[in-house]
Amino acid sequence: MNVQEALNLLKQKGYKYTEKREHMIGYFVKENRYRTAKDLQENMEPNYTGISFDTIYRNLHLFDQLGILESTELNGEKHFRLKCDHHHHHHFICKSCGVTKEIHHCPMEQISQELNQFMIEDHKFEIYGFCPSCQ
Amino acid sequence: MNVQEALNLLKQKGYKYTEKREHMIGYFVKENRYRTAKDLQENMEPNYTGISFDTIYRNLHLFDQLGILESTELNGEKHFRLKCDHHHHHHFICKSCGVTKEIHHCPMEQISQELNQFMIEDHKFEIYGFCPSCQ
DNA sequence: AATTATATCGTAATCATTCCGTTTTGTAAA
DNA sequence: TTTACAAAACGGAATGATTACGATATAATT
Repeated sequence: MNVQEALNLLKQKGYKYTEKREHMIGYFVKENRYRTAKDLQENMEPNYTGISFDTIYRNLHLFDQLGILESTELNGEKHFRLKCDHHHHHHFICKSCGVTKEIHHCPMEQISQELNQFMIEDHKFEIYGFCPSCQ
Repeated sequence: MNVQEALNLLKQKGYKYTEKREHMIGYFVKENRYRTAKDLQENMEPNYTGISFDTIYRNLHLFDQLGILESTELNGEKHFRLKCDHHHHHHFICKSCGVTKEIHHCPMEQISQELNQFMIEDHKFEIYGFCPSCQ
């Protein structure tokens, strides 16, 4: 997923193109790690003085819902990152800087038969710690 | 972990016995699923009119830290449950009622060598959905 | 250019959680 | 059993992330 693909997806779903949305997506493409609403707001502020948190959150949730971003909870705050669009995988996540490393092993393959009468909707497998540069 | 064991642990660590703490632990023993601070407060209120959220949260975090409870984030709210004290395992969690089912497979065994230069501190593997009675 | 629906602004409201000064209570020593 | 003291709880205010909302601005369409 790059900026152009994301903007096309927005257009195709009937959402409008705005500079702010382009900037937001560009931010996540450039960062390529988990970031908070506040991080994004601070990045936007110099170029878009007074940008509202309403705008930030509304678009974060829109992007999340459209599959442009994915989100997780880290240190009690919601974090977002660009959604990786190749095959299903999980993440190691640095608790300090939000950087991720892909984990190419999904535990779901081994457990399907254990949960016969349960309706499975989602799963999360994340490893937390510190990346080499944050240690 | 039952009420008596938890109270002994408190005493042994130098924390005081109080009726409220006994009631709180009793609540989690009885419920045996993920519940919020609010759930606990509503359960306590009839017996302990005006109980403060300060008391609720202070004790929840104390119990969490002592290993009497474990916690996870669910629908944007922190949830707590009595900590299972037998061997390490993960959970299926019902998004509606917080009931859990143990998953006896830990994905960490298969991935240690992938993360050589990363400092691993913790991991989470949870499956979300609906239990038979909530479907 | 006019129209219209969507996006954004600015600010207030909400909700979970934490903080803090004061009062109460459990525990251990006298 | 009192007394003393540290810990716990109270009550209510503060915080911080997130959401809501009426008014205004803007993108896309006619």
